[in-house]
Amino acid sequence: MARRADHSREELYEIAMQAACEIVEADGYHALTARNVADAIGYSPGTLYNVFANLDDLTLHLNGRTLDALYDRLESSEDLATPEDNLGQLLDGYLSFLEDHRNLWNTLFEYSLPKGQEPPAWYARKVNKVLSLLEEALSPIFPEGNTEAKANAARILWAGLHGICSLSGSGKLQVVTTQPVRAMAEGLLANYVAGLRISGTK
Amino acid sequence: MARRADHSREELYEIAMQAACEIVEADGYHALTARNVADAIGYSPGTLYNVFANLDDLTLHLNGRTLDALYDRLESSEDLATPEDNLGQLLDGYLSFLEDHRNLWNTLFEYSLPKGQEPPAWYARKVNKVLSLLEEALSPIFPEGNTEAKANAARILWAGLHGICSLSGSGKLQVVTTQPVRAMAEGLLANYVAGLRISGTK
DNA sequence: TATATAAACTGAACAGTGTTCAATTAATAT
DNA sequence: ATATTAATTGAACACTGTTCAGTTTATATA
Repeated sequence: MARRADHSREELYEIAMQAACEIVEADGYHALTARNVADAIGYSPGTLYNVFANLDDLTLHLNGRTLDALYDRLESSEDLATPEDNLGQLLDGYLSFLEDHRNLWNTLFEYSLPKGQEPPAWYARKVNKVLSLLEEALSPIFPEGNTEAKANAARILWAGLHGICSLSGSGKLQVVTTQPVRAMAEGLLANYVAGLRISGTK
Repeated sequence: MARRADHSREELYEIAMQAACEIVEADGYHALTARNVADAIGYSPGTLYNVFANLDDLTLHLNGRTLDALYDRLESSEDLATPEDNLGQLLDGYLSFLEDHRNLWNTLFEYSLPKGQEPPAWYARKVNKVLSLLEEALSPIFPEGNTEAKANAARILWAGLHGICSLSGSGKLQVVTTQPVRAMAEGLLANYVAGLRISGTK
């Protein structure tokens, strides 16, 4: 059988992403195979390759959606009085997203592009969009205009928190500590920001 | 052909680890396959399964060696005046190890045990041994006896630095910043420790 | 020394992976 | 009614980890 046209290319993209999402949520990144997705949407593996360049491409698109969802969750934060409060709120949102979507979040980082390849611009834009929320929260700590220092601090903090979350997610933290992720993340956040406040932010 | 006895089981373990190490150093974790290792040592895949339970087991042992090598590198640090100096020296050692053994270091984290499984005690011991160097360097900041706070801080700092190094190693940092890894790591270290100094360490 | 036992090793096999592509089918344009 | 074009399939390729019956050889026993 061929030329079914049950779905347009756009619909095919949509249901494939949906299926990919469900597969990952249910069984994790390792279960995200071409045949699994194809089975789930009732098409053959080959059809996926009309819509996506390859599985890497599909994964990248899935991760794009996860970043969108993460942004939406974080963006709904209220504007509080101090940077510390705002950052704490962002952290709450981040950790609760992580709890709700462990497997999707893990896929965000377990997957990396083949060596040497860079992600497309639209992907970098989504990451930067999430980071901009962190920059905003850090903003009051830095003097007006020092956008570079602010951007750098946001990325350092993000990477640091990522370390805690990813080691925890892969079970590597449990081996060396009984501290809960939240406590560690709060510890890093509080002390790093305290350090920023007294050090070279001018 | 069978029953060659060219090598004892210990020798087999040794040359397999050697081969695994070279394969990873040369081509990365993804090249660490049973057949690649078997070919490299001139045995069939099946033989590997007499020495190791499975590829996971082999990888875990390889990672154990990497941890040993990392410890040896860090342990050779001198004892300087301030925690800041000692921590800086550890960071230097860590980053230079990372540069010299990118692929081995990546394997340390790209690989995780199947969900639910815990690494054996000897593995946890090796990780804790590396962490003890960090604890030692942080020691003067904490009041005598507060070993738990010290241990916690060491693990938070380690996880944070790990985030920076792993995002960098997988090419994910380059997407959002031009900061060198070293600058980011130093930024995190300096501010986190500064924060520790003024906050609740008593 | 001849024979039985046990251990080491192989290589084919199984079920899975990503990916390609000739062949088929159906919608569309002529 | 016919030719063209595009969508879809499914078999095939080269790879993966892992198992295990069968072969070979070293060692222990008689």
